Amino acid sequence: MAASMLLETESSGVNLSNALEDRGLRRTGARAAVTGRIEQLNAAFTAEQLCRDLPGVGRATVYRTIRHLVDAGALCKLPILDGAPMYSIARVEHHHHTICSSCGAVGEFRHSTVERVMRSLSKEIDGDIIGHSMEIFITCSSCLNESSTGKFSVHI
Amino acid sequence: MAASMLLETESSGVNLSNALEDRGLRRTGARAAVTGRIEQLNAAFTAEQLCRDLPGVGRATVYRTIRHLVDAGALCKLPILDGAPMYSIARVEHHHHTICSSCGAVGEFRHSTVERVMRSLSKEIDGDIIGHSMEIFITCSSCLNESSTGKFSVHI
DNA sequence: CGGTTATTGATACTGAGTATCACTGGATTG
DNA sequence: CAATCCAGTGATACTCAGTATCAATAACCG
Repeated sequence: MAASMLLETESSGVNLSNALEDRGLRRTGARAAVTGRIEQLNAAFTAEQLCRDLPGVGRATVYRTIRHLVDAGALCKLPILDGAPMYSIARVEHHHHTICSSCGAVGEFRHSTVERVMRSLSKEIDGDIIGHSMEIFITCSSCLNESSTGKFSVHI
Repeated sequence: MAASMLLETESSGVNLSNALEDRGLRRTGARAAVTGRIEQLNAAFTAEQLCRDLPGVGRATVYRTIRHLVDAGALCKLPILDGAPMYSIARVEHHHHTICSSCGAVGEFRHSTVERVMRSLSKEIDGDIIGHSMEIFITCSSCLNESSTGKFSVHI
């Protein structure tokens, strides 16, 4: 796949509006507002949170734009067990997430060992592996200093 | 495939009613109906599916009983990205899941390498790891024979 | 500029899950 | 074996997340 040529790893290189345009979608004010707000945020967010931040944009449009961005691969949808899913900008091709259960901050990481584990598992599993999801729930360093209760449930 | 790794789905050792009693909850007809149905099913299920299977039991009671079983550690709640979470009986302490994206069959597995990866990651991550979730989406061997469309989304 | 046509957003809807609360039936005690 | 008490039940009504509808609007293209 030649996508590696297009891979942007710097946050300055992320352009959600272009991701939409590349899918043949029009450049509209509402979409600019949504993508602009997402790029402005430096953390994962929920759809409802975006709706609150952008009272001028209709709920339906916010949800539709998020869906387009996920379909385009520009956003990751994170499965939060209890509550609405969160979204974060996908800055690298394939990665996993750390989610702070206290403040909700989301980080991305790649780890070659994870991919190696997948390959070794593929021999042992009765069927074809078509994908995997992996989230690591943490208490981030800044939350370690404050005592606070976790907002997100942890799948142990 | 190594039979030692994929865990046998033996229903003999699992007793959901006891799990509830151990938490100080009463043995009631409704709970017996719910746990009985879950043990009868040999696959993961959703709450609504149980409600449909048990029209004699109130929706609220089905949801409450599932919550108790999850709290007791007797059921795992699986984060299905699109749609309602699925539940499966937890037969071993800590494990991960394979979910067939075609038929929804859920398998459990343990893999020591996964735990080792976690330990090595803990050095690189800025914070305390308090848990992790990992699901492997597969097309199971029986679905490989039939051509069918996936029911569940895959987090790539 | 003007005509398509995609897009928008108010509204109403669905579906999952929960709070409420009068009633029921398991356990416990005498 | 009652009597009693209170955990448990379930009908109802609610919240919350997300989607379908559709008339009005605004991008894009010539």
